[in-house]
Amino acid sequence: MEKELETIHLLIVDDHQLIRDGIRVMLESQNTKFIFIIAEAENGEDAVKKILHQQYDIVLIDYQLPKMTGAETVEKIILYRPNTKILALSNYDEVTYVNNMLNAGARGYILKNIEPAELLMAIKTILNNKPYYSNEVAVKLIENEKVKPKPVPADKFGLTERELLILKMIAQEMNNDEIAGSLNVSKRTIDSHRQNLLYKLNAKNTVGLVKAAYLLKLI
Amino acid sequence: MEKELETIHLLIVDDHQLIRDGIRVMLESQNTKFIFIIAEAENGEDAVKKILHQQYDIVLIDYQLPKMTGAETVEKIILYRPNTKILALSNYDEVTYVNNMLNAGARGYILKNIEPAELLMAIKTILNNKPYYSNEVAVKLIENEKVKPKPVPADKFGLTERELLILKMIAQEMNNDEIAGSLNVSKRTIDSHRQNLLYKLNAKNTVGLVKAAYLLKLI
DNA sequence: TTTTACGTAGGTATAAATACCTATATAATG
DNA sequence: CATTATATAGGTATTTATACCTACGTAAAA
Repeated sequence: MEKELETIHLLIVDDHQLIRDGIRVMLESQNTKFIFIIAEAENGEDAVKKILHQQYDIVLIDYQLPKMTGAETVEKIILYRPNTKILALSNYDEVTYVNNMLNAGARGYILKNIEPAELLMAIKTILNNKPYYSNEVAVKLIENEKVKPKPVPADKFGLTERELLILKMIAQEMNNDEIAGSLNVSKRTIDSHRQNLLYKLNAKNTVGLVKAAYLLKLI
Repeated sequence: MEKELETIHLLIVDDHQLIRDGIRVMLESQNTKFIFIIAEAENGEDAVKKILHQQYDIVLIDYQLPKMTGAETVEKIILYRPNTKILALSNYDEVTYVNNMLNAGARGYILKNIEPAELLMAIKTILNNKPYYSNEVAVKLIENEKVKPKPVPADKFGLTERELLILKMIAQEMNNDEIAGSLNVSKRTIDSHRQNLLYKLNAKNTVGLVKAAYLLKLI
């Protein structure tokens, strides 16, 4: 089975060089279909600066950071780049820490004693728009029962108006020709839009587009 | 690093030979400090009989069993052998299933799509007297999601088992080649099934199939 | 015992989608 | 003013899906 390599822009936010290196090594030690382009920040300000300059697919962020806390940083990141997927990591599975991060907008929470394979699984899950929690964290949350992570901001995944329209039409079982005819543009234009949709929605094929359409409540 | 080998008596309760074998292989494929002595039961009565004759360290048990359900079986096992650690496994992460099993006395709940390494981790965690949940299960419990009507009333739309399976695989963004490979049949067979699905579901194309999959709660 | 349903699979087409490019006009924004 | 985002569209190639066919072994049903 051949691999289709996928490039993932990842930002590690942690004040310890050791941890940043450790994560880097973990990700590079795994044989995956991902190519990670890894950037680092050692505090919240630095992280925010970086995300203002570039879009990252996923941000791994520690809870304990000097000055600005992890949760505050997460809030800013979400503010500027609402589609950024954020995975919190910490040494501690205190429910308040976890809640702060989740309420700020993190999509998952893992502990630093994580195995490389599980880290990768967590990243994959988050990229796939599903929450991921280390088992210890999950158990605490379940036993605490009260928490609700923020719903995935179905903020359109950064789709433009045009793309949303075309996605809707695709979801109506129209093919590119029909959509092009209906919009009085070239079939190739629709083709381009479809490419962009596949990319933006992380979809493998039309099936993925339809599923995204459901998420976006277009159906 | 030398290992101190530890012998674990494990009972697998599942009505499918395939699953029992699969778990066996998973556990034997892992290089661990455990020696698993594995027994099998294919239904609840059988399982209860076995635990009456012998103490097991851990029992892996399916939710769906013929006659006595998994939850009922768990209750009996706990009744006779209160110290037995029980790990529920199922294809479904329906909250009611999970709750039934946990209320009956299971210490953890995993899905059958689990990776070998994770299965081992789950067993280790349970043996260590801590709960373990597959991420999907944990997420559902945390979000306290409402119960979904479970597996298909297979008769809907007159689809056969095979067709349902293939529809489900299509809905997972697999193409015909991948499905064929996974089922060890010809791509043309999947092609035929796809034709029949389009016809039976009154679908115009793949998009229609995905929408039908939603209706049938396959997604 | 005939008939039907099911799963299997091949033949031969065409249509559609996907991948990876380039390019351009326009509007919005820094 | 320079840059970026958006919508447009063409080129070329490959991969998938779709449309109609036929056919056969097996198991269930009538």
